[in-house]
Amino acid sequence: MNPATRPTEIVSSAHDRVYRGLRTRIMLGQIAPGEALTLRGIGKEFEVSMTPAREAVRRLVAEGALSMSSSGRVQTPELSNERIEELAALRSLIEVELASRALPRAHMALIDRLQTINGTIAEVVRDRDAVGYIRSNLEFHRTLYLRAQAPAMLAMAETVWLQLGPTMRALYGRLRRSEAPQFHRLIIAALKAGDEPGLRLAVRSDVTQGLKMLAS
Amino acid sequence: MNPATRPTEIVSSAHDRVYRGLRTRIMLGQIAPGEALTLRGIGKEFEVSMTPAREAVRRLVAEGALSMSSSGRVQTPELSNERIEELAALRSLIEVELASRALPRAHMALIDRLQTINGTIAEVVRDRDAVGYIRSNLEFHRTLYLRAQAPAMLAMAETVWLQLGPTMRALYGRLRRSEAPQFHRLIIAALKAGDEPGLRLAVRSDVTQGLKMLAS
DNA sequence: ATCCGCGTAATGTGATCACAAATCGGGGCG
DNA sequence: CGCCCCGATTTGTGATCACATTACGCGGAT
Repeated sequence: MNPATRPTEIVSSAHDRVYRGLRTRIMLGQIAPGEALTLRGIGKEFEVSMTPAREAVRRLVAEGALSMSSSGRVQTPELSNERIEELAALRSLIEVELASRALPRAHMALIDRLQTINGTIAEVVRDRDAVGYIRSNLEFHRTLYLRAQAPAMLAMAETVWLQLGPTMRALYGRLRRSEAPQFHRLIIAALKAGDEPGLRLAVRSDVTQGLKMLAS
Repeated sequence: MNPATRPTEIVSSAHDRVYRGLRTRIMLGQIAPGEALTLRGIGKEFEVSMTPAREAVRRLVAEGALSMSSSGRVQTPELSNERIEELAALRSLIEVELASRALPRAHMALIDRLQTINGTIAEVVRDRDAVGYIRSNLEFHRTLYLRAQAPAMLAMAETVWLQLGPTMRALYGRLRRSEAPQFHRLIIAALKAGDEPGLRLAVRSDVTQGLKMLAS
């Protein structure tokens, strides 16, 4: 609390801890759409003052992960159907490109890793663990896209995930599925075969699939 | 994230004035790549304390418009060639989609407006006014994309412009051109004809054209 | 019972301060 | 003459505070 009393640990700055904490919580859908947050509440939870809390919140607002009313009140955004469609289209555009760039760099170790993650997904789906599902699903995509060696594109994709986080939870909550995602298997098959058109189609399908039914 | 999505703000708060001031300056390339900024300096310039200056800077860092060293020092980023290529690819992906969505909504008034802006571009090019060129060029694109009715996509595109701002200036400074951009005329022609493939190609060419020679 | 006001509590904003770390300068040593 | 070290200054960070504004709940009037 008091800077003088805090031990001199090698620790990332306060606002960064707050930022990362809130970010993963939002991206994993652990905050419901429309839920309100207060600076003092955040500061209390992370044991910091208002200043780092405000900076973390401002950053998340800039990234579209939180929305801010004209009075400065902050909450997770409730997305309109039009906005969801836009974000899904953006995911499709960017992630298809990322997958395409990752394809020539994909080797067996990567495919093995993807299959392992897919196994984890099957487990959490069986357990009806929505947060675990979102986490594993994002890990699957991120693992693939990291091979593209395109940090700016990956950052853009993650920003889109962030904006979709709260509604994603709502989606997978109502989704009655019991099997591992079929499109992930198609992605892996296309990677193995070096089939770029097939990969692009599989990624686009995987990205679009779930979000379509949210617009109903 | 961008002014279009921000709710109606009656009075601009201090940090917002600082943010917008720095943002347009960066996007127009009025700050050289690698130029350093200090919080106290910014605060003094905008006649505010460090607090709003810090918030504005943090927001711009989150958007990739500024880079921050581990010690917290802030400066405009010096982009590597790989990153420039990535950002150009992102511009191409997003803006082609925006243009495509704007096409069915484009009517004569819009085309007239675009032609007027193109005339302005011809003027500033004749005067060797780099900042004026960037401003008019962005206005051309934004005017077209606003018709797409896709605020999330437009925000993404503007974020990419922001990241390219400082290097854009360097590019157009060394570019020895004296005529209005040819691809803008192709865009307008495709809009008039309702030719979607032609429009997509023209936008992609316009976006890629300039940035390619920066990677030399 | 419902709706409207009003007062209190809560919240965001911005300024200021203390502190630690980094940066830059000059002076001394090799 | 060049390099390194050390001190002063600059700079970012985070806490605290005062203030304006907003949201909320309680009470009364219709």
